[in-house]
Amino acid sequence: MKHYLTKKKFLHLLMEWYHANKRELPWRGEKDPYKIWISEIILQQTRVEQGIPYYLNFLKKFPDISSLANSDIDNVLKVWEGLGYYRRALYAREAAKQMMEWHSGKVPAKFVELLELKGIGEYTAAAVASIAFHEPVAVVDGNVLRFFSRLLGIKDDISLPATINKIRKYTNYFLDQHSPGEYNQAIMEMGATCCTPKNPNCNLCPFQKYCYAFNHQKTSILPQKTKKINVNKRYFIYYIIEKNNTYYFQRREKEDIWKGMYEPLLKEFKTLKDAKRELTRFENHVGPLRHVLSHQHIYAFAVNCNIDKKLNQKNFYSRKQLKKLPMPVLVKKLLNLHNDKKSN
DNA sequence: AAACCGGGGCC
DNA sequence: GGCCCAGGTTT
Repeated sequence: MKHYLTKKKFLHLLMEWYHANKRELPWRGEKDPYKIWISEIILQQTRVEQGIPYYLNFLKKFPDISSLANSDIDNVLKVWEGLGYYRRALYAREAAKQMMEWHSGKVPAKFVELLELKGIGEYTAAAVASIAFHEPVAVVDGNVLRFFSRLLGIKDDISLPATINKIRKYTNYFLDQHSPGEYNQAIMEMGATCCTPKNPNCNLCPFQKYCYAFNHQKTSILPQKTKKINVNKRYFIYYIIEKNNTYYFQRREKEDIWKGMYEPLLKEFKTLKDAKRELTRFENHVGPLRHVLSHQHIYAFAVNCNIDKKLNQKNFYSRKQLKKLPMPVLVKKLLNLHNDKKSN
């Protein structure tokens, strides 16, 4: 091999690049394991720029483990509102309780202990153990998979566990035993800002001459990912029920999207035709509002409704109370449309 | 192993 | 419209 990359050379190139190019982020240099843990939960499947304001706000509302462990579920979800993957917030609250019970109110220091906690998998356990407690374990996230698959020319499907384990071995080989947290953050920063999914900045990359993908013009086809998602279409009609200046809202309890979030009375239809037939029963409506999720396209309508149906009285909320309820982004958008129409 | 869980940014 | 994001849990 013409350009052989020793571990020493690899670490020198990586850390020199990192110290010159890293972004200043709120959790950089953070020592508090709680804050480091929260940052990692928020950043799961979430872009750093999108997560930052949520990180700051979450810590303002829940500054330590006990405040989160003793929190009201609605309040936690409210802070998470708009970020998506709402289970993360519920799991974090559960994990805080587990820390109170099992670890005397502290974030456990070991990878294997962290792994036992709700919402903490291989990635987050390694991130917290290495960044907060300097345990020498390498993280494997989307950035790490992309960086190594290109650098080393790994053509296996990166969504397969076998491929993830393969790349884990490589990144663990290169891991800086003395500053594993810095090493992990440096690789992720490479993937996020230099070795990007599309149009990577190879001209600025310190590994260019060692990189398989660059040297074989394969940056656009690596990493390989064969899995494709299929999108479901769903049709929602929300019934806006008002009574004495209060509004009927209910909590989503089923195993479905937005569990724990609040919404008006909902009926779901299998086809657009069925939904439109239902709409003919009402004088007017708003929608369809098309809402795109990763695996679902939702077409939502809202109608005014005065029904005699026996509805639980405690599910009627004043406008002031509504502001405290966590709601899906779609519901908030639809309510805005509905209110705009009424005021015209 | 595959399905499910959100919303936003980029191309 | 498709892809990806400092992934994890459930089936």
